[in-house]
Amino acid sequence: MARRSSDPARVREKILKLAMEEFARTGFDGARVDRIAERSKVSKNMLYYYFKSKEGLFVAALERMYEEVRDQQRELSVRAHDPILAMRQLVEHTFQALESNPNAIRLMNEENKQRGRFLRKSKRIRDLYNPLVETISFILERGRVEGVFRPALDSAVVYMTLSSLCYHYLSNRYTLEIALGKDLASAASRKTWVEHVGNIVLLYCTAEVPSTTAPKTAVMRQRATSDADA
Amino acid sequence: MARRSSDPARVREKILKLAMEEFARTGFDGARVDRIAERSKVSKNMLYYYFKSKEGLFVAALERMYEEVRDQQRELSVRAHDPILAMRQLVEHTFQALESNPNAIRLMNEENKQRGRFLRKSKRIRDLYNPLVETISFILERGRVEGVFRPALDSAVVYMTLSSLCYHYLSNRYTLEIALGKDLASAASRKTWVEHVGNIVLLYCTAEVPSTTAPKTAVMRQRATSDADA
DNA sequence: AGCCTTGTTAACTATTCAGTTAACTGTCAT
DNA sequence: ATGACAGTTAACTGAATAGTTAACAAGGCT
Repeated sequence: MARRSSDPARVREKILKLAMEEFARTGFDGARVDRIAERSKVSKNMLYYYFKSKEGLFVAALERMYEEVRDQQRELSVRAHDPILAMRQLVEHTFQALESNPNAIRLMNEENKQRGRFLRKSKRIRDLYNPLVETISFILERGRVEGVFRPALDSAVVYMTLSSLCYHYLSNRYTLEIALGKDLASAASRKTWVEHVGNIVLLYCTAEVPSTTAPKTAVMRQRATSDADA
Repeated sequence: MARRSSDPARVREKILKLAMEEFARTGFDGARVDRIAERSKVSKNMLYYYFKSKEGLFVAALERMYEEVRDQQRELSVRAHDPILAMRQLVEHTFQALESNPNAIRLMNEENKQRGRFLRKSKRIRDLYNPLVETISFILERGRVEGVFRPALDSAVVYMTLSSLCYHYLSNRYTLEIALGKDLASAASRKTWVEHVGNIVLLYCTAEVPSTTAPKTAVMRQRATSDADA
C-alpha cells in the first residue's frame, strides 16, 4: 500500500474538481468530505494533506471557480462591432456563460448565503478583477462616441442590470415558476428572456439623448423581431 | 415534569417561528433540530410530535413564509394612482418588502438550491397565488387605457424584470460587492438602485407607443431627480 | 548505501445529529 | 371517579461526520 501515484499535482487537481462538484451540488454544510474522497478515489487524508480542512477545500474550490469565470469572460471579445450589436451579444454571452456553468451560480449563492465569510478569507478572490465590467465600459464609451448611447452611463449599473436579469432567471427558476405558473426551462422561454434582457439594457443605454431619435429607432427595429415577450 | 403548558397552539407556533429563523440562517443542511428545540424552550420530541421530521418542519416553515409574503403583498394597494407613479411605488414596495424580510429571500434561495424538491411536497404552497402579478396587470391595464404604457405588455415579464432587479441586489450583495468593489449596503446605494429599477421598468413599459411622446417625457421628468445612478 | 522529504493509505476517535422510547401529566367525556 | 387521549419531558440510540494517527513507500540528496 501507500503506492505513489505518478503525479501528485494531478491528484490535487482531481480532488479540487470533485470538491467543486460536491460543494456546488449540496452547499458547504451538505457537502461530505468522505464523499469527495471516495469519488476522487484517494484516501480522505489526502484532502487534509492538500487543503488542511473542509473550509480550506471550499475556499480553494471557490477560488478556482472564480478563475474559471474570469477566464471565460476574458475570451469574450465583442469589442469589434457596433455598440448596439455588441451589447446584445454581451447579454447573450453572459446568459450562456451562466447557463453553461451552473456550478458557478451555485457556489456564488453559497458564498452569499454565508454572508461572504469565505470571500473574506481569500485575498486571491478579492484581487480577481472582473473583465466583464471593463468590456461594458468599452462598449458604452464606443456607443457614446458614436452618439447612440447616452453619456455618463455607469458601467457598474449596466453590469448589475444585465447580470441580475440573467442570473436571477437561472438561479431562482423554481420559485419563479411557482410564482408565475410558467415553464422557464425550455429553450424557447430562455431565448425570449435573453432578448428581453437585451431590449431592456439597450433601452436604458439609448434612452434620452434628447436631440437624437436615431438610436432608439435602431433598437426598436431589432426589438420588433423579439417582442412577443415570454 | 411533563407539565402542561396553557396553550399547545402557541407552542407549535413558537417552534415554527424559531424553525423559520434557523432554516433561513443556516439552510436545511446547516439547521440543527436540537438548536430549534432549545431556542423554542421545549423538548426536542415536540418538533417531531407536531411536524413529524426535520423535512416536515422545513416544509411548514416554507409554507408559513409564503403565506406571510402573500399577505404582505396583499396589503399593497397602489391601485388608485396614476400608472407611472403606481409602478414606481410598486417597485419601491417590492424592494422594501424583500429588504425587510431577509428570511424570505434566504428560504427561497434554499428552496431553489434544493431544485424545488420541497415545493413539490406542498400543494399548499403551489396553490398560493401571487397577488403582485395581479397588481401589475391592473397597473399595466390602467396605463394602457390612459395611453401611457404600450399595449400587449405581459405582466409576468414585468414582474420578473422588477423582482429580479430587486431580489438580486439584496440576495447577491456579497459577490456583487466583490465584482464591483462597491458598497451596496448603504441606504444611499439602495435608494439609487431602487430608483434605477423604477426607471428601467418604466422605460420598458412606456417605450414605443410610437404616436405619443407625452408619457416618455413624464417618466424622464422623474428620472431627472434620480439619475446620478448608483 | 542511507536517510530525509513528500505523498499516500487504512484504521481510529470523538462528537454531533436526526430520530425514538418510555414514562408521565393534566383534561375532558362518560 | 376513571380512563382514554393530547401534550410534554428526559434520556437513549445508532449512524454519520470532520478530523487524526501511525505506518509506510518511493525519489532524490549527500
